[in-house]
Amino acid sequence: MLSQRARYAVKAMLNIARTPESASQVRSISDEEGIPRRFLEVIMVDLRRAGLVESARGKTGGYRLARPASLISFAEILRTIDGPLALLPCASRNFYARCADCPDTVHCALSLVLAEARDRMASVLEGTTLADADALDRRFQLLREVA
Amino acid sequence: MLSQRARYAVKAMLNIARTPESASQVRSISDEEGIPRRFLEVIMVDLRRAGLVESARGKTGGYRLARPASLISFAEILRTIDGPLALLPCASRNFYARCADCPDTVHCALSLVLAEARDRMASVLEGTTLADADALDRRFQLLREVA
DNA sequence: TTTAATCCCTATTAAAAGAGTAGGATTATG
DNA sequence: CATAATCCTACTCTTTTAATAGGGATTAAA
Repeated sequence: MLSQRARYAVKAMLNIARTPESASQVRSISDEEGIPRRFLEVIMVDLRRAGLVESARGKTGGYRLARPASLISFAEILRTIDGPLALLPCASRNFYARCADCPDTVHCALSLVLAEARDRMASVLEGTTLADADALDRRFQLLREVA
Repeated sequence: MLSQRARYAVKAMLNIARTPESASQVRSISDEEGIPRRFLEVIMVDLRRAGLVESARGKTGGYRLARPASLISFAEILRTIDGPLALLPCASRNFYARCADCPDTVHCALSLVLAEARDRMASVLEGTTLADADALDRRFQLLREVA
């Protein structure tokens, strides 16, 4: 399960992606998405340190995506906030660590199964970007307006 | 990430699957797998209540698989101990719950992406049984003996 | 140059989850 | 009846998570 932080992070990133022309401010993001302002500030710092957003201070400051929305995947956001996607460290690619007890990490059925599961899941999350999600949400929005 | 409980549960189930002819006792499982005995007892009760193992009390008691190992999937074990495989309740099939904030659960890009990720991962975990893992581990065992 | 609005940094708190323990009740066998 | 197993409830300890608090640094605009 994702942490609340990760859910907030994704929502914030989607919010920012929606207005690429201007910087998005924490205050407005937190209002629009229903995220505690102070909490979101802390999360945004993590996203900035991870190189996913850029910040500007001062009166007209705020956050922008560090790259086009089509180059920021869900996987990257989730990994930044919650760490590995895999179900065990020994099945992780970006945060690999061998199990303390398991002497032979390569010849372990559990590790193999979980690695395969991770790869399948990761391929979806790596392959879907903020731009994809934004496009989808806009389409849903249209449908709602028609109905 | 899996909880320690879930990792222990899988290891215990694999241990039991290895000797289908006799009942496995908590004491021996905990010794062989390096799991705290008292802790494992609690875990086994959960597995029994979920219908994955059957127990016998008394002097020659112990645990057996409730079904053939080829009919017990990793998914079932993990779900029993850690709950949903999905990254959010709104993307879960067995523990579905709509998000409190998200008014329109069907037309939500995040939900769709996570559901797809869940399905891919779940198909691996549903499709792999204790028998599969056991067979694989036995093969690894042979390789080690040759070397 | 003042002001106000932003991001930024470090602590702190409160609640929940996770890991493991303890004691004793129940049940079956010999 | 003695023994050895599962079972049940409750408890402790630690870590993580969620959120808040106070103030400092920065910058654009009035």
